[in-house]
Amino acid sequence: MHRAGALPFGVRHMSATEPTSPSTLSPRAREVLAAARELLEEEGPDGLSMRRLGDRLGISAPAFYRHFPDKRALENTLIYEAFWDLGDLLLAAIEDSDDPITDLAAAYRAYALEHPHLYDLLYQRPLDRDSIDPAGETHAGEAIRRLSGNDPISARMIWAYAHGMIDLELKGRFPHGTDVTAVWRRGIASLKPALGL
Amino acid sequence: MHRAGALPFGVRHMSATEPTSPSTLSPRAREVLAAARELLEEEGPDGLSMRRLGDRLGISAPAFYRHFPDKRALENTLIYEAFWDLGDLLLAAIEDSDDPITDLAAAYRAYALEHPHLYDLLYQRPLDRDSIDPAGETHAGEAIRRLSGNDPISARMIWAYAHGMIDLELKGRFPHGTDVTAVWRRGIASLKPALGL
DNA sequence: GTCTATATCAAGATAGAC
DNA sequence: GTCTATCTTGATATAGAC
Repeated sequence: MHRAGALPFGVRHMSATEPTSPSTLSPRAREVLAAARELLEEEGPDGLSMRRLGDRLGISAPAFYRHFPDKRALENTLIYEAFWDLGDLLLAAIEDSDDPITDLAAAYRAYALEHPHLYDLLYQRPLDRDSIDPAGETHAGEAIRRLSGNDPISARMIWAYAHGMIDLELKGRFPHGTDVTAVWRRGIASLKPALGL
Repeated sequence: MHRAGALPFGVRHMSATEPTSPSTLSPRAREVLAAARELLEEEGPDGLSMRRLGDRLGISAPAFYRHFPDKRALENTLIYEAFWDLGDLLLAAIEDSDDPITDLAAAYRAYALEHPHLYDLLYQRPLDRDSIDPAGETHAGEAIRRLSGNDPISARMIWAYAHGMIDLELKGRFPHGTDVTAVWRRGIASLKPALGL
């Protein structure tokens, strides 16, 4: 299998002025990637097959391999970019906020509910850390690190709560009629003091 | 660890005096189930195929279908029994405890770390609630309901935190060197007051 | 960059004999 | 309760022509 160094296909963000558009992908590869993301978001992880991807693009399945070495490279690129997008949203949420932890939590939940299958992709398997640029993950965690004053214990505590809430909600684990927002509120209120907020 | 009641095909357990040992499975089906659980725990969800299950039992793959109607029924039985076992452990953990919420958290984490693939099975997909007796889930939640004084908001808050911690740990998401126990401690300490503890 | 044809593999599940 | 033989489906991926 072809490996483009430490990065999935050399995907790396190069510019400080355009952090959300990192790419060394060819234009055609970007189209393939966009179609893959649509397919994933519409049909879930099982819908993301080479055949279906080809169908969506109007090409045959094998043509995919001219653009990515294999399926994993495609998924890794999706993961990297999703982390980056999420990081942008979370940073925007806390900027100039009067209640940054609440707004952070709301933004996190909103992203997950809008992109449930993409969120799943981020967490369903161990990260392929040999092939995914860690900058995506790092960027995703930036907002919570800032709020926690760089205290890693508290940052991970709030991350775990948020992730647990999302996972239970996305997987339909809360009983019908649960006021999920109320659970969020109480959890955030309880965890806030540990962040010094 | 006890042998929990099976509920493979919509049959409910009837006895209030022996809730943890009801079974309508034939002895042979129980052997199949035990082998399936071993296989799952040793090799993960992808290892649980009919062929491999047959190999482990020394029978052919199709022979399985004399004992369960299909793979999903087998998985549902595994899920039901895992919930039941977990519920037993959690109830035992809080009984006569001086610090029940801490002991509950420790027991939950211990179960997940000892049976990571089984834990995954419990949460990786939407529950097939049409085919799984809800008694298992209910039993699993009994301890936390007691601790929270039947306040569902607080119970779900603590559940989400615990699940999030487990999921991040099992999936290797915490950076190398993270003191996971310290994160647990701080989270539990922060959430405790909301439970009135 | 895309095609057709194909290799390879493995999955869940059924039929019917014993 | 188990067997052999088989069906059906669908996955990732490669070869080689255009």
